[in-house]
Amino acid sequence: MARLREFDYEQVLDGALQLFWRGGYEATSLDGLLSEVGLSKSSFYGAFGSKHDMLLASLDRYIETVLQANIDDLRRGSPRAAIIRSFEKILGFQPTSKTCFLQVCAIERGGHDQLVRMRVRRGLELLEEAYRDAIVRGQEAGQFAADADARVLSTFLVANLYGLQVLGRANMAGDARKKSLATIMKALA
Amino acid sequence: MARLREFDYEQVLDGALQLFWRGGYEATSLDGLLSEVGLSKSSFYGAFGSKHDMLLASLDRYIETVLQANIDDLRRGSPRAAIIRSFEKILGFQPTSKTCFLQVCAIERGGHDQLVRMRVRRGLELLEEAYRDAIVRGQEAGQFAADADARVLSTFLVANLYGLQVLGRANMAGDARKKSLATIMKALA
DNA sequence: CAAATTATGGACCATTCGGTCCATAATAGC
DNA sequence: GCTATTATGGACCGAATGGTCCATAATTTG
Repeated sequence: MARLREFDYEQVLDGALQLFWRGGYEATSLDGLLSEVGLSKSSFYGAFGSKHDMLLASLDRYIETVLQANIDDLRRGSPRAAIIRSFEKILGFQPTSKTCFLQVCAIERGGHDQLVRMRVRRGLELLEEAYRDAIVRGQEAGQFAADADARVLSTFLVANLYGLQVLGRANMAGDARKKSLATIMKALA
Repeated sequence: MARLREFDYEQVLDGALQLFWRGGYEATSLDGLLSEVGLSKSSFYGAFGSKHDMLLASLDRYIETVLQANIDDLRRGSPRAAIIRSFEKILGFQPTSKTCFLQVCAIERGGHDQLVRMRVRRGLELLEEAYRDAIVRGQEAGQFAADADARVLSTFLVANLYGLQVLGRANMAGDARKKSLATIMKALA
């Protein structure tokens, strides 16, 4: 019934996500974004609505791809090993590396952008639930203290995960940062 | 030998800090900032150099006032009580409240702005040292495990402090967040 | 093939961006 | 009071901002 779009919607969305992720929302110009992904303004506004709409779509996309992959990985193998694996991934990041996109959005826009805040919270909750599952399974397997509140421990893990990313972003205390994983795991047992 | 400036340098700097703190660097326009603090462009460029220079000055100012006050408070009273106090301050924050300015700068600019990253790291190190002092004093007083590496524990505390701020920014898990303080303190003992 | 519908390229828009410049005002030392 | 020096207000700048509009191209349905 009409002309077909010539670009791949998800491919463009992934490109936008990368740019917002690296540079943040405000610092990423629409013109720059469009030339990067090779899209005209008409096509962009026709398909995505606005820059802010695209941020929200990028955030959703991040949750259902990148974050979901991390969540899936938390279900693989021994709960204890999976948790350690998830932290080692973060700890191996280079100084100026990207932090989780949820964190970028939470800090840049969480204070005044309710639509962003709702999505960030949903993403964090999904991650927290995945950690909680891992902890419960670990408790059942005798890896962690069975009398502890799994909800509190999973929130504790998420907080540590994001806190370590902040320290990493500032290139701070690389050695102590890596050693803190032992402290974190000890708190579970 | 020349005309005197009519504005208070530190007062303007504090005003700029508040705006960068709330809104971030990119989203804070220079014109808006100047009208907010009531300063002309000439005076601004004469005294501060550029928007970016003012960000750096704001960051320095933050460290030597706000952060330093937090550090000073860590030295008051029982080490254990002081640490708990510092976390309760963060945990009492409202959903959309400000997070530490160091974190705002680390996330928005830490990835590509070396001058900012250096300052953020210095601030985080000062805070980490203050926690380390508190832990050492607590160890000497028998409040914490004496055989633990104070450096690792203090880094662990800083990570938790910033991680909890991220969760707070997203208005996530208020109850579990507050309960996690017990888990954190347990890791010290 | 015709009509209806959607996609595309790019010109165009007002506004805002950070920053410069200059004429004028105010102050200190002589 | 004169001179040197700095501060101030505001006009001005080119570039960039997010967003709109329209003529044209491509496609499906009838």
